[in-house]
Amino acid sequence: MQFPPPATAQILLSLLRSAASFHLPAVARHIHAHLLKSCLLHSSPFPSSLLNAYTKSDLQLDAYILFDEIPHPDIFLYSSILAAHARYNSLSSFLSIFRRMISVHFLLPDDFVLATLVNACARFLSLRLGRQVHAYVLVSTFSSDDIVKSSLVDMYSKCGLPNDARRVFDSIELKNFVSLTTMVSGYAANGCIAEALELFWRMRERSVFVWTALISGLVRSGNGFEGLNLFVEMRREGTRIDDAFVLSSVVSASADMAMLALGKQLHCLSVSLGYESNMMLGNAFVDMYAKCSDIASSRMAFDKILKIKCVVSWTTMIVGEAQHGRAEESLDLFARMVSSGVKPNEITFVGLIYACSHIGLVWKGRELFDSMLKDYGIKPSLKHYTCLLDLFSRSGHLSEAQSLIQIMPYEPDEAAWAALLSACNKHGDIQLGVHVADKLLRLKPQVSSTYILLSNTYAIAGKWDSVANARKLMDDLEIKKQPGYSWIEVGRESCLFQAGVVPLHMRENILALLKELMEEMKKRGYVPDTSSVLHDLDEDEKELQLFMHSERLAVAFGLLKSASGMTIRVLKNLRVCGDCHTFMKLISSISGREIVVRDANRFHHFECGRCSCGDFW
DNA sequence: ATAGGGTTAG
Repeated sequence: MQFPPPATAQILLSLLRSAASFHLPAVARHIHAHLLKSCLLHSSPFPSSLLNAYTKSDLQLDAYILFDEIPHPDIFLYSSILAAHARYNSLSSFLSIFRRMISVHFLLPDDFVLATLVNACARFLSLRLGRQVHAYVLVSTFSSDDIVKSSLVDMYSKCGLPNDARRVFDSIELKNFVSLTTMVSGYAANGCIAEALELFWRMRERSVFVWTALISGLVRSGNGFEGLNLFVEMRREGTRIDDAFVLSSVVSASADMAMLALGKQLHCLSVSLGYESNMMLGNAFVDMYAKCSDIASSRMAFDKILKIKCVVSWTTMIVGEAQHGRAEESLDLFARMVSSGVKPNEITFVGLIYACSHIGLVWKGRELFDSMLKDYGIKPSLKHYTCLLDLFSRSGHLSEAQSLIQIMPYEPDEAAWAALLSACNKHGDIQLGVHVADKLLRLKPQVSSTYILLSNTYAIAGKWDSVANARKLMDDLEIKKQPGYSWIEVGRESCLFQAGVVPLHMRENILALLKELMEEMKKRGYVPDTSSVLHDLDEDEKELQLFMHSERLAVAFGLLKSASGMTIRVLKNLRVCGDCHTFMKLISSISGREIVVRDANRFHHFECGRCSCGDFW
């Protein structure tokens, strides 16, 4: 074996390091050839540096092959290959390499391997294994290693245990930016806003990295509003944005809250900062426009992703089209995606079956479901079964739905039973409905919507005692009823509505308008279905109660506020019930306006008395 | 060679 002059070795290593950090596959391959020619490939630390360069340049396969070619991998090489498996592969493949390291090459994990091992537990959310590793760390010679400790902080945070994370964090001797960022991110992602902010503001310097950790954590834990405010704060501090990570998070927040005007501002900002063609950010904008019901802009943002559209880009667009009831477009996009060589993932199929469900394409949905495993090797999850169940249920194929729920290889969850139950309610199969309702009750759900659904079923069946019982049970279990809410954008103004609460300053106007609309509806022969929920109220009260649905309030508000002919957007409703659906159709036919309503996860465009969902209700 | 920030569903 020949040794290169030290200078040459240094140059080769720094080239490999650059290849890793700047993602340069060609450089990695070139140096690989050079090392092979000069018989240096097997001498440490070249193999591990090369392997690192390959994985960071998105050449996982080359990395795995390289590893297999080295007959006696040392602990350096093992920690590289383990990191690669943690990042890009499965927990089982990670563990099989780890076992080989111990039982074939008799290497014990060092601090590097332990940190990687904990990192793998965090990524695959394996708390059980994570605790075992923690125990091993405590009795090992690395029990006071700060890097291993910060990986443990991350592991406990990702597994939803911020208090355990804090305990490890407190034991860290020298807290640096990484460990502080990890803890801030952990608090934010678990919704511990006060704790996150306390740590965050105590930091001497705040890099864009820790800002991103905080903001994205808040957004992901459903605190988008706080996230956006902090983004403003960050801009005020003059923090330089030098990559697209923060922007993606705030765009995602504006998508979740359906804040179109804000989303557009962020789009302008992104362009001015030079991220117009950034794929990740492009995906976020496609999603934002779709969730704000501006499907045309969504499509434009999608077409702007010129380079390579990844699975996320295609999936986002497919789901966006599906949510707008444009199933043909979704299926068309899927065909284009497949022919451009991008492999769909499990989320893609959720979107596709969902698209079919929206317009009642039963056979196509079933075909897609079957092709998941057959053509793409994706095992259908409970979510996919629930989607298919939803498709059968909505389209009135009750017997197929019933047999599917019996033969599916998962224990049906609340969502699955709820899909079947709402179908029973809608299609009037009361006997089956009560049976399913009992099943649901036995699952002891903690969400109020199931109880509402349940009591509706009993109401349809006329079992008033059971209705009262369901309501009482809800009270006993102290399940808080999440109020239905909507908000509406009229011009620059947006207004939030909560079901049953009339905004005080508009009370008179809104109630008068609702009365007027009610008269108009009666003239046209529409009789609201009050039987299910409101059996013990008197007639007048019933009408008023029905109008208290937030969607209707929002529409009333919009009718009052907006100039005629303007589109009214009602966003973020929890559920559009069949009754509301009829109401919206009527309003759109009377007023000649377009009304866009978003329920839990899909849009309904009402225009001239028609709905984009093909009157599927 | 190891630890921290991102976009899609529910």
